[in-house]
This record gives sequence, structure tokens and C-alpha cells, in this order.
Amino acid sequence: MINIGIFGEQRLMLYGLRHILSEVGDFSVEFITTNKKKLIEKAKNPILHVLVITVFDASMRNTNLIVQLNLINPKLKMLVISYDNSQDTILRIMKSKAKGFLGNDADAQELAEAVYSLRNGFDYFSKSINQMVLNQYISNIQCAEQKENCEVNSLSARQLEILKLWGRSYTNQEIADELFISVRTVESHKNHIMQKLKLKTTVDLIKFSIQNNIIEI
Amino acid sequence: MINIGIFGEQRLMLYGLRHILSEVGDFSVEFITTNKKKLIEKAKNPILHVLVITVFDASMRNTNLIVQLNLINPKLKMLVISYDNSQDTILRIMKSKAKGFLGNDADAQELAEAVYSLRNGFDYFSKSINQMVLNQYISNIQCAEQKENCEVNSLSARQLEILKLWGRSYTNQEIADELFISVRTVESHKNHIMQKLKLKTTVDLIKFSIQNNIIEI
DNA sequence: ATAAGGTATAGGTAAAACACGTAATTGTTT
DNA sequence: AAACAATTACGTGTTTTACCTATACCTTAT
Repeated sequence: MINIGIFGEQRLMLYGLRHILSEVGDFSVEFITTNKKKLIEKAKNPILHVLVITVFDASMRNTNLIVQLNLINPKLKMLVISYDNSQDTILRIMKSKAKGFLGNDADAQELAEAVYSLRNGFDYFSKSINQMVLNQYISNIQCAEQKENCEVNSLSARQLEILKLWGRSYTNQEIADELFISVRTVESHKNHIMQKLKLKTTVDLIKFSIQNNIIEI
Repeated sequence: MINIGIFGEQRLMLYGLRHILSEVGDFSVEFITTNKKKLIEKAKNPILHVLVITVFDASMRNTNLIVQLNLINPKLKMLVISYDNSQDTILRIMKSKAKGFLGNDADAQELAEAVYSLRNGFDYFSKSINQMVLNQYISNIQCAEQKENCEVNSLSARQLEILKLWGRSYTNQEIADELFISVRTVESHKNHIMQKLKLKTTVDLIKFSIQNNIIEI
């Protein structure tokens, strides 16, 4: 008997998954919830084996939740079912320490297989996910093992200062003038910030900054 | 007995809905499919009463499908279940001649109610949705009274589409590829958006988009 | 004490994004 | 018929990023 929790924003999806799980294997669905706070409470329960998380895509909101859950209960195996199964999404989900991923084309049988795999300590990826993505994932894991914390606290005072000004819609030139440094230095700082946080686009950086109260919306 | 078809891109969701429907009412699920061509074939069947369509959001791809289905079989009532229940999405789905809309917080009971309503010739919208739409009208009125400043609605469908993709960290090139247009056109759209909203920086545009539920954090 | 590592500074180069024009086409509204 | 908005796209110049290298400074670990 495998104890399962189900989380997601779409209630009907959760009900559906509960039905499917009750049919395809020896599973006990302990809870289903659309509420993050409740989820975080329930995720602490050590009897829980697998947490099924349904998401839209790999937005920060979703990946952060997975990271957070992993910190709270590292033994809990997370299986992510995403509506969007683009490469980028898959990689970001896996980076956030989920143990399994199912895309749009997964069926009930694959869901069961995935749950069993996770319970037995193996990762599980949808068959449709190609090898290239898997390879990238592996290299990302190795990378993540080397350098652990990619958090707000890892940013220096100066880096935060630049981020804050930029978040107030300052241009690089204006930031440079404000801080009496070269525009190139401002650029360098931003580059370093992006590297540190492992972000790729401006949009991601702004989202990160908002979420971490560095800039105000 | 109400004859139902189910369509959507996520197989597990479809299985789940079939389970739920078989439990909550006197429904006969005639087919489920993730394939648009098959859907269009099956939608012609006059015995079909209600078509349940699960979508991600109100992208052109989705709204066009609904419009198309309505042309093929105007008697078929379409119930849309959307993952994204932002105001924009709801309004767009409503415009595309779907007869019902369920958001994330709908449960099995509401699904059944919606199907019965549609079968009986009534429209059905999630209770929470009504409130949201109402709120939007209120904010529109306030907006009109104050300024022309909160012009979310002034953005065209295409402009919103570009904004949403960009908000998911797509590069201009990726947006262009996705929509089969030139990178220069994407730039033009962004320029027009900035002009319309009277914004000056990328940062401002992202903040605006987050505040107006155009992009997710 | 010397090496290693992070930080702040800044430049080179190429690519991407942006600002500000112009403009053809299409559809809608008046 | 004329006016207007939306979609498409290009020209041109500026700004910002991406990805490097590099130096000076400071702390920490060996």
C-alpha cells in the first residue's frame, strides 16, 4: 500500500486523479488539496510516500513550491504532472528536485508505473520525453550538487542595490550615475546575479525579485 | 441520459473527468479524445448533447476550436474547463460561444450541475467566475471614471498573446516561431503595447502584466 | 603565509532587445 | 467613402545581454 497526497489548482483534476489511482493500483490517497498551506502541513506527515503535484507549467510559483516541499520533507517523492511538457518546463521541474514527471500524453497505466517507481526509489519520466532532455537533466543534477544555494541571501549588498534600482525601472545608465560606477560594471553585476540565481531571462529575474521582496510591484 | 464527449490535451484529465461523470449523474460518455481531427468528426454526431472541453487558457488555438465546433454543430453545447481562470480568459471563452465555463475551483457537483444546465438550454458559469466578472465590470467602471490608465482591455487578443508568451520567458525569436510571424513583428507588437499602456521599461510592463493576471509569477 | 574564492570594478565582442519611424493590408466603424 | 485600429514587417540607431577576460581587494582555509 502506497500513501499518496494530491495537490493542484484544478479541483476536478484532483478528483479525477483520485479516481484513477483508486483503480489502477494498491494506493491509499491520504488527501487531496488545492491549498498550499494545507499542503505544506500535510506534506510533513512521514507516512506519506508520494506526492502527486499537478501544474500548469514551470513558473517560479510552481518550482518554488517543489523546492520548499523538498526542504520540509526530503523523503517525500514528488511526481509532477504538467500541462505544458516543453523541454524547458521539464528541465525546470526536474531541477526543483521532483523525482518524476508526466506530460500530457501519460495515461492511467503510466501514472501507476510512475508512482511505483518513485516509491521504490527510482526516478520516473514520461516515455515521451526524449533522451536529450534526460541528458541535460543529469548534467543539471551534477551542477546542482556542486553549488547548493541559489537563494536571495547569496546575493551581496551591492548586487541587491543594483537589483532594487533596476526594479524601480532605472536604466543601466541611471543606475551607473546613481552609484558612480560604469555602465559596464552595472552590466557585470547583473550578469553575476543571473549566474548566481541560475536565471536566464529578464522576466525571470523580475519575478524572482518580486517574490523575494527585493522589488515592489 | 445525457450524451457527453470529452476533449483536452491532457489524457489523465480526460480519464479523470470520465470517472467523475460516471459517478455524479446519469451521463453516457460517448468518447474522449486528445485529437482535434477526431474531435471534429465526433462532434458532428447529432446524438451528442454536451461537449466538455478542457483547455489551458484562451489562446487563439483554443477559442478558434470552439468557434469552429460551433459552426460545425451549433446544437452542441460546449462546457469549457480552463486551468487559467483569469478575467481575460473567461471573457474570451465566453465570446467564443461556449455555453458554460468552469474554473479551477469547480468540483464534481458543479460539473454535474453545469452539464445538466447546458442540456436544459441554460448557460452555466462557475459561481466564483460570476463574482470575478462582476469585479471586472466594477473595475472597468471605476477605470472609465478615473482615467484611461488601467487599459488591460484595450489590448488586442494578439497583443495579449504576445505578452503572455513573453511573460513565460519566451525570447522574441521563440514567440515569432510559436506564432509563425517575424521577430520584427513581435517587436512591433511590443512597441504598440508599450505605447498603448504608456509604459517605458520592460520592468514596468512585467509588473503591469502580473498585476493584471496576464502573466503568472 | 600562501592559495583559493568571492566581490567590485570594467572592457571586448557579438547577439538580442528596444525605441521610434514608416508602411501595406485588412477589417470595422462611422 | 473616410477614419480608425490591428496585424504584419522593415530601417536605423541605441541599449541591454551573453559570455568572456582581467585587475584589485578582502576574507577564509590549508
